[in-house]
Amino acid sequence: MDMKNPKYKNQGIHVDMVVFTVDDKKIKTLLVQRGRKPFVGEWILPGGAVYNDESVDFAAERELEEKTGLKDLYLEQLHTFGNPKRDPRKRMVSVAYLALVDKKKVSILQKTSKTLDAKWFDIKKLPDLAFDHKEIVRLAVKSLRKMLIYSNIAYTLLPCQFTLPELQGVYEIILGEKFDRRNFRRKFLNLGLIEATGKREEGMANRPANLYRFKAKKYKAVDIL
Amino acid sequence: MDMKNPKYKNQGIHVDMVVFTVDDKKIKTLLVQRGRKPFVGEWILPGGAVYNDESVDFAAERELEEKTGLKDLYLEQLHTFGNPKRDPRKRMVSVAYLALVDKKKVSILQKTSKTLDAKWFDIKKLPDLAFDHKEIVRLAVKSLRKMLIYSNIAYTLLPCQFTLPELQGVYEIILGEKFDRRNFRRKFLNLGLIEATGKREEGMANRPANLYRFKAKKYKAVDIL
DNA sequence: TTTACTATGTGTTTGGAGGACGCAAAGGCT
DNA sequence: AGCCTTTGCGTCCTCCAAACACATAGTAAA
Repeated sequence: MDMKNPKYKNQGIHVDMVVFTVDDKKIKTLLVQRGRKPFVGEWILPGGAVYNDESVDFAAERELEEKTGLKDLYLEQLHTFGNPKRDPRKRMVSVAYLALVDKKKVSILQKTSKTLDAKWFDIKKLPDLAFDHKEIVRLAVKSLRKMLIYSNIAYTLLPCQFTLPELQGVYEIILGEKFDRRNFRRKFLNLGLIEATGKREEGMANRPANLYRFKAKKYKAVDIL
Repeated sequence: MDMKNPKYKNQGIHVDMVVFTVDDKKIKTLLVQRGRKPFVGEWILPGGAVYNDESVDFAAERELEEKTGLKDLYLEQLHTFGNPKRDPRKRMVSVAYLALVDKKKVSILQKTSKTLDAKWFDIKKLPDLAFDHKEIVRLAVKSLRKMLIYSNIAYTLLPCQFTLPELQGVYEIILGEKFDRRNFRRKFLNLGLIEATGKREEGMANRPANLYRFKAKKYKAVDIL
């Protein structure tokens, strides 16, 4: 391969992260306000350029922490966006990642020199996004719905201990449909993914719900519905 | 972004295609024999560098036709491989694609100046592959199995008209398990994905099977099993 | 303390889909 | 005409999931 060939020259690799959480009965995603040209002040997905000495996966973790302060969260490659015009500066391919966090980490947001601001947005009320980031978010939402149905990744969106109604809420909010409490409970318990902790909720106005935890906090392909 | 920064300089974007077909009761994939350094003479996946003025998806189509002569086949992005050491020459990220063809196109293989040879291999008897291409094939097989279960992509692996035993064969070969003829038939017909053509097989030694076709030759998410 | 209210936890019924399997039909071959 | 092979069709039976009624555990108000 001729590395000086202008057909290939000056290509760049980028990562962009779509971070989702479920909070306040909404799916929310994390956006940062861009601090440099082009598109200064516009909202974009957190992300950045991949260094030559790191893997793309690692770059995703690093950039996410640098731009938002979030670390140690579930991260999975989503899709690579390769339209030649997607970045006005140069030929830039973006590897998009889907990240999931439970809402207790929502408050850990850190402004950096590279971004003007970072904020959670209801995905139904997104502002205009620069580049092709709106398209990336759309695909991420699709993927999130599939993952919820075909795996146990709900564990990433809930605290260590949670109630069955909370779990059901996550499913209802993301999939946008209601389920029967009793059938949902039976189905999920039969799947064997979660177990009772023996403890119960405290300080509730009504009957306290039992607390459960996921047996394994690791991705597992399972048909939920 | 500083385009001269050595952290980002000299990055390259590549596409690699895993082409599958089902033939002779085996899953086969197409490999080409490399014509240049490094790894001259070794078997690799068909692929090549992405040009600056084309989308990554388009590059996949173009490279596949250039390297093998195959065109107009089902092509889907699989995963992006971004280990910094995966190519000894430079920082090269590879976007891997999964391609599917029906066996009638197996014979259309074209040697080019860029490759010494092109050949179909039983995936259970692959030679050593250069780069990280073995890993790519492994992931592609996994993905193929999932796709077969959760969508109608079987249509890409069969001719326009096919028999139910042929269809069942595709499933059995790829998934590696036997199904009951009568249950498979009932399930697939109930799915409504295929319809009878009214014609039958000809020149068979036994009872000729009815010919079917897929109603829509377009990807559709459906739970098959 | 008694009652009302609300959300959680448990049981029952019922219908449909899928797995196991028997048998008939349509060819070619001897 | 019989035999063999493969395809096509129907039945039984079990299990799972949707639909629904009722009991339980807490707070809040009378």
